[in-house]
Amino acid sequence: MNTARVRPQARAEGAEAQGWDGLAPESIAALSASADMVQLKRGEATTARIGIVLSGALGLARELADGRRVLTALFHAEDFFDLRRGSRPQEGVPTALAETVLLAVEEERLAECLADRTDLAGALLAHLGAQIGRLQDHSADLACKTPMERMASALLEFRRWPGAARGAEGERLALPLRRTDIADYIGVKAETASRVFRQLEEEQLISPGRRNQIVVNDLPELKRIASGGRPRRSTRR
Amino acid sequence: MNTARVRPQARAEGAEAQGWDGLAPESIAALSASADMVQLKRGEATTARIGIVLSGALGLARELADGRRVLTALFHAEDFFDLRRGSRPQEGVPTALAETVLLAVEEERLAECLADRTDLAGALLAHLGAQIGRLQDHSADLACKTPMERMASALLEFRRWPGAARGAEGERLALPLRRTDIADYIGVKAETASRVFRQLEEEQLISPGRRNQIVVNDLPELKRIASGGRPRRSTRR
DNA sequence: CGACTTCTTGAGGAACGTCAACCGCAGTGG
DNA sequence: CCACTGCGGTTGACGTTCCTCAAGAAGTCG
Repeated sequence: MNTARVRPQARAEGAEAQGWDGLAPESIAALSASADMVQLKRGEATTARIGIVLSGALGLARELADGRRVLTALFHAEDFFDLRRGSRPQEGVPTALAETVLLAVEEERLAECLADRTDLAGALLAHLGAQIGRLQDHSADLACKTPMERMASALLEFRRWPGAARGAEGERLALPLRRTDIADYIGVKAETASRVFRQLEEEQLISPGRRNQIVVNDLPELKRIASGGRPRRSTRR
Repeated sequence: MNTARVRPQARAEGAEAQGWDGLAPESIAALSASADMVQLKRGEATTARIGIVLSGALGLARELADGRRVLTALFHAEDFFDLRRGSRPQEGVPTALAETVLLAVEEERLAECLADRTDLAGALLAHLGAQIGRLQDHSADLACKTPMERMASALLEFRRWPGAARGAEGERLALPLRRTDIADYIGVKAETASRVFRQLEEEQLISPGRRNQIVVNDLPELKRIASGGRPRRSTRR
């Protein structure tokens, strides 16, 4: 693992953009002051259990005994993650899904900051709450939706990632992810994901952008699909 | 909704048993002092967004446009829940799955307590962290496991619920849940859940207890199944 | 250009959802 | 006491879907 001690300056404005509102700049500084910056190439895992993703994408990967792979969570730039769990049998391995930079926060340091600054606790609680919300949405997707519906739902989630831009043709999503990763995240095989993409393109709901990009053409219909609103011919799922 | 202002005394010891360690008794008292006690019958929803379940079981229910039902989370006695989300499109409805009693905590009150008492923030963070862990486990189950594996995993989760007792025949789980609810939670149809139960019983891994109880006979094998360790004949999932 | 990975397309079959019928049980009313 | 009703759960038959396997296409890097 490459580590370099740095003082990240780009945090403040990015942090305020999403989920870090109401947090005093000093608190952000306090938290990130003694953090290690870690650079990861795709596929590399990190031992950091607490941190903030600065760029790229981090996935919590699990592998079952027979090789089935799952991504139980995706973290994008500006996301805070805390993987400390109370004696979970098996927790995921934080793995870079692209070139990724993150700030690894030390556990003791976080505890200190929390004791010192009450606004930080509130912000972290809010952030974890949002994460729980995403996980619940995701569980709902996985529990009973068709691959198409799951994909629509995932695309809607990706709209919240930084780098999404509204353009003339629609909304351009920047996805530092392989299609395999998307498939592992929504719980289908890569082949199925590919077929779903093709179908969405045939229906003009999305169109392929350049590398690692997807253009959303028909947002309302995508939302309708994601919420199960489209009459399904399907009997399964 | 029935509400009655009470001073719950049974909290302290129960709270310390699971996930509330390290929390000063005064903090618990402070949090629950001005809480409303709510009693719910099965099927009733509550408007409370923050609270602690005292007895029974609470499920976060969602319904898709065409009637598919999901339970995205289950809360048992001693669980703290916080359903405030940052502008989620659709969040679940907290619904009682049995006769349920809960403490509804007011939002402002929680904020006050957090500002006053730093240990509370830490405890809540830990609790939310544990909840995230459960949700991730659950996502992994839903993403790629067979109904049998999901059921095994769910049973292992239910072992952590209060009321589970080790006996001569095995481990007796107390489940204030209908089978339909279990099915909705693990993302299969009730019929499939029924078939899985039968198969587990035929293999002597579990045996039917009395009403709302399940006896686990072969824990190691159940764990093996849950982690995908059993050679599957299945091609799907 | 070749070696490699990622993605796509096709064919085939098992699994799980759908639908329907049935059982046991609890509550209700006569 | 019995008939009726409704709910939760079980069992069976059937069909669609999505996984598996395999091969090819497309993109990436040397």
